[in-house]
Amino acid sequence: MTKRSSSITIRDVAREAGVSVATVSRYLNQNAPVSEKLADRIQRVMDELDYIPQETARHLALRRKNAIGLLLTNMHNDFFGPLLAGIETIVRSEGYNLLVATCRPELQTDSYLPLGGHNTDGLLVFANSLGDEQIAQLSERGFPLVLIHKTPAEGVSVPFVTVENKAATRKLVDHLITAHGRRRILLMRGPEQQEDSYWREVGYRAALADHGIAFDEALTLRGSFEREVAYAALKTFLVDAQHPLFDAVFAGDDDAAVGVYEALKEAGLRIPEDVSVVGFDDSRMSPFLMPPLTTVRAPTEAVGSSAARQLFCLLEGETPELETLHPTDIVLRRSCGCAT
Amino acid sequence: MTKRSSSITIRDVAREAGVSVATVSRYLNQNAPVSEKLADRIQRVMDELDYIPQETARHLALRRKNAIGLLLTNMHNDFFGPLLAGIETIVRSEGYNLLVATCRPELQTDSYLPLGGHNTDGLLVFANSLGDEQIAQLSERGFPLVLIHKTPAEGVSVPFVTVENKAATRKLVDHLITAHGRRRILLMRGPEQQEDSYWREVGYRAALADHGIAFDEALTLRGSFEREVAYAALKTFLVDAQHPLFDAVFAGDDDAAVGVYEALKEAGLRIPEDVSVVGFDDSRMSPFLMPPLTTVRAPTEAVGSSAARQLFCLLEGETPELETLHPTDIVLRRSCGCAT
DNA sequence: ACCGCTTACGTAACCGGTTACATTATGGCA
DNA sequence: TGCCATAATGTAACCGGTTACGTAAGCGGT
Repeated sequence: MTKRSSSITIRDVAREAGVSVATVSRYLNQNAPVSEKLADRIQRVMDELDYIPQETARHLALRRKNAIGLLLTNMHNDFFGPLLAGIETIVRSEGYNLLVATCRPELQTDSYLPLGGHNTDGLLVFANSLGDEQIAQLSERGFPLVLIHKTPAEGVSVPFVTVENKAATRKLVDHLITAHGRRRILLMRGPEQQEDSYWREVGYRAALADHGIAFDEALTLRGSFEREVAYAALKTFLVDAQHPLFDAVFAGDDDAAVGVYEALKEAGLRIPEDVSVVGFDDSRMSPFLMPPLTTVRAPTEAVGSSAARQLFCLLEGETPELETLHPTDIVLRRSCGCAT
Repeated sequence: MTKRSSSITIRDVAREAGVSVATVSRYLNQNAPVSEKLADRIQRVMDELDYIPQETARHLALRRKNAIGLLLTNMHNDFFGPLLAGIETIVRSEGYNLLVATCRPELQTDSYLPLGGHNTDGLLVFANSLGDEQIAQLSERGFPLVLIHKTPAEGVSVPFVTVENKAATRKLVDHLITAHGRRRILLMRGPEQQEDSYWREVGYRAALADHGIAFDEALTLRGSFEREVAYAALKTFLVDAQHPLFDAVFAGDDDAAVGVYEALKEAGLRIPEDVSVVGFDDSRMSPFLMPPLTTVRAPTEAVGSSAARQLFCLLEGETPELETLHPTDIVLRRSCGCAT
């Protein structure tokens, strides 16, 4: 009772039970037969001593950490809740631990990674939390990796799971044009060099092209998929007297859309009467925003869980899906101009 | 290059550099002087061999895991984003890893904990992710623990950090009564046995008492701080023809408030004209809901970071604050009836 | 009675680091 | 010149598990 549990080892148990450490270990792992008589005795002694196997020792002996890591770019987006939930479910069901860290390669000088082979058996890498070179390096060393919302660079073969960006965005922008007669649609870009950003822009441009509308760089802002950034960007855009007029905003994602809402409201512009606003993700709150946000439904929790599943395929030597693309579709609410 | 990095040990480095493992270790940890000549040689060899120290071996030798754990009840609430962000910042700055898991003692039979002394050096325990007995047990063993949004049971001395619940709730409900003339205020309770639930109810009752309004059990629902649960509860409440009329809802938290919004709208009830709605937390989206949600501002990210800080106090042998109570205050928006 | 095979268990090496202690080299001082 | 304090390095035990290998007992078949 008063004994520090940390000091009780498998040898203590073995001694008290009058057996060898091997037998105790075998009993613990159930990986070799142990007679019932000894099993009982061992169990009794373990209870008595409050024995808890030290995982670290186990890890060292087995050369695995029983943990997988999740690298995120930040945590200030409601997008990450569902993602984490999806991942955690799978990870737990496999009996693994989940390490979480944020990381932005462009912000740090040294090559130190918070998560990697030194503390995990495999990594889930979200978007740009790692650079292409870092991914290639890990992959070359045979370290199990799966990418989330990012495709690997040319030549590196790493499973990835993401969502369909382009078609849905195109459809959404097309809706703005076709259904609501919008023609000057502001593009709120996502983070630089980010893949979702890229494909959403491609979809946006395609929709414009479909209707013979010229792409206008002046109608372009950097929203970074972050509410505050989007807010600030649009705010400065609006104070600039020279700015071209616009009648709609594709916000990049739902979080940025909220920043857009904020800036528009402060400028006295009504949504959707004066300007339509649309997002991407269909985060939990978007149906309840004022007005309800027209957006693209992305199955974020499913993305998380299938990414985790692919990683476990790798860990268990099965061959994973190299590419998992979750479908998306637009959901029309009031912010684009549709009736409730 | 083609060598598996996993097979390179400190002994390899030592041999190649013509020094002892002790010297390499000392150079790595900078905890004892190493001559410049050898240091250079060691560094060169490490670069050449792509040597990465195996953390698990280190953990075993040092008898610490260099990781802290966070136990959550679930991840489907926007509340957890800021909480995690606050924690992660501190954890990273201390050079530790962060393990995250969900856990509900009432839902599981065995006493197995996903996080504990076997894989972490200390634990952040959110609300009811652990039962009182489990907390007491861990605490007795001297395992570093800090509670979040929960106070320890009588007699167990564990640091905790939470927010002021009662006074703010009382003030908010008082506002409904005084400023908006509401008298039949529905109470959407939080999770059973949960402390925030309890104190918010106490605040609610106190406000009623202040105005001589009798507490009415019939005006009471279980919302569990979850949107879906709150929605379902209110939904069935509303179809029941016998139900007493009400003119306001204290939703328990912002997430539940959204569920309340949903159910009310479907019932054709206008917010705030027909019924006022108020929440708790001031989550990121609440200013942007339709209508903007009157609520209580709780510094969730600060709660996370100060909890983590207390835990590191424990780990480093300093004496932590036993009790950290973050102040809260009401923020008035339109859902209660106030003008924008 | 003897052989071979299976089953239950013990011994000791091993995983890859840290570190107490021993050892050697160096410099200051009487 | 001899002696001691000090600094730099090496040796080997240790952290707490797992497991290859060896051994003894039990059992069936001829």
